[in-house]
Amino acid sequence: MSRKKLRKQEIMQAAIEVFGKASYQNANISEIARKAGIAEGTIYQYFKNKQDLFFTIGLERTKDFCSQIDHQIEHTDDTEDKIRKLVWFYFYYFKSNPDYVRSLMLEMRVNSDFVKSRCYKSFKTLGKKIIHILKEGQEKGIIRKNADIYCARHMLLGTLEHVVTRWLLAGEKYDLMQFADQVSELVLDGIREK
Amino acid sequence: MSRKKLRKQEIMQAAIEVFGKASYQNANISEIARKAGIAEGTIYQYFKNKQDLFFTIGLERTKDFCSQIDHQIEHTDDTEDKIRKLVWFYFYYFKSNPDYVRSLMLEMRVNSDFVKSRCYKSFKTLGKKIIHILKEGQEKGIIRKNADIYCARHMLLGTLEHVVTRWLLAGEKYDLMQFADQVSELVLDGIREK
DNA sequence: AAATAAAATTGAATAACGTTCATTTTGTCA
DNA sequence: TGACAAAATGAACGTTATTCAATTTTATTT
Repeated sequence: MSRKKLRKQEIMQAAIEVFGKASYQNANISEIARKAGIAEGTIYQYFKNKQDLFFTIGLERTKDFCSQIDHQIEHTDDTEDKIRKLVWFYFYYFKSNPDYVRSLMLEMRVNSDFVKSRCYKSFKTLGKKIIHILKEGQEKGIIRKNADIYCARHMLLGTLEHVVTRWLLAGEKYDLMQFADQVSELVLDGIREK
Repeated sequence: MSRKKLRKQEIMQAAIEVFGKASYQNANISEIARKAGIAEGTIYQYFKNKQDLFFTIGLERTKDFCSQIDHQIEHTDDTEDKIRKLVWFYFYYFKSNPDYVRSLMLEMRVNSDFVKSRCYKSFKTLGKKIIHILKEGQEKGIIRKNADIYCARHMLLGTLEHVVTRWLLAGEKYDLMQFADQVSELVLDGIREK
């Protein structure tokens, strides 16, 4: 039991390094195997295929990301502050983990199998959390009752993803954090009760 | 001269069909060649490689999309109506061309070579157009002077892309148009002068 | 400890696909 | 018609994910 898990972790560690340097396409199973000090065939006893390995790594990281977001927000009462913290931490995490983000945003999230993956299910908890915050805000009278909160979630996540994606495609040349305040305020202005 | 262009179009037509049915990865050069009634090697006389063929198709479609957006907006004076029309047409075009959109959103836009492609340059004209509309709105006093218009563009394009991407990944099961009004109003509420 | 069974590992072979290139076919002009 | 150029061909190549029969390692039983 423990032996299998250990070996699985070894393969994943090697894969993180290889996927980190190259894209999904350019990363080779042979290199992952070499780095893990095992034969290529062994990988297929622990993972269904290359994509499964790729998504499993994404799943681990996404769980970590979501639990950290939780942790950031749990001691905040104010709805607006919750959204501000979420935006801030989103950029902060992505700035601190560019390899994970590059894979997630540019390769996993757009894969047509992504929606079927456990990684996606984990990612959806963030979406649910946002809906929860927005509903709570409506009940408190902070967010307009006639704002479609599912649309507002599209707006929030869409803006965040767009900023990050452009940042990645531009080569991570500028500081992501500069957007945090403006994004929060723009989104809040769109949904706030007058 | 005309002969070369004609053959090029034939190849692209076959490629559109094949890329439309399968993803970039799953589309085979051999099938494209078969569909175009030529040998595989011939394709490489008209396109540098598979990706070049893929991006060239994207470029044509993106030009068409951008010029149609222009056409939709040119006879509108009101800033808010311009944005409403842009949002509406964005969804409308994407609903009407799901194959193009699937390729653009899920495969081209996230390709690391995309930023270097002519397709991306064409797509950027849409971004410039939005900046122009927003600046004009600020001058007219319709949009807040202290709103960062580059951030607002992230918000607008990000929301649109997010709605469309989720729609695609969910299998295009629901009607995209239902989001148009809410998206416009949410974004406008975020940037409007009070 | 030895024998036996089960599990894990190996790496050469396979299959699939994009790309190349020497050869052949087609088109053009004198 | 013949000579030259341009276009097209498709077999061969190189690269890689994946498979699987053979082998080694680990666990279990006597």
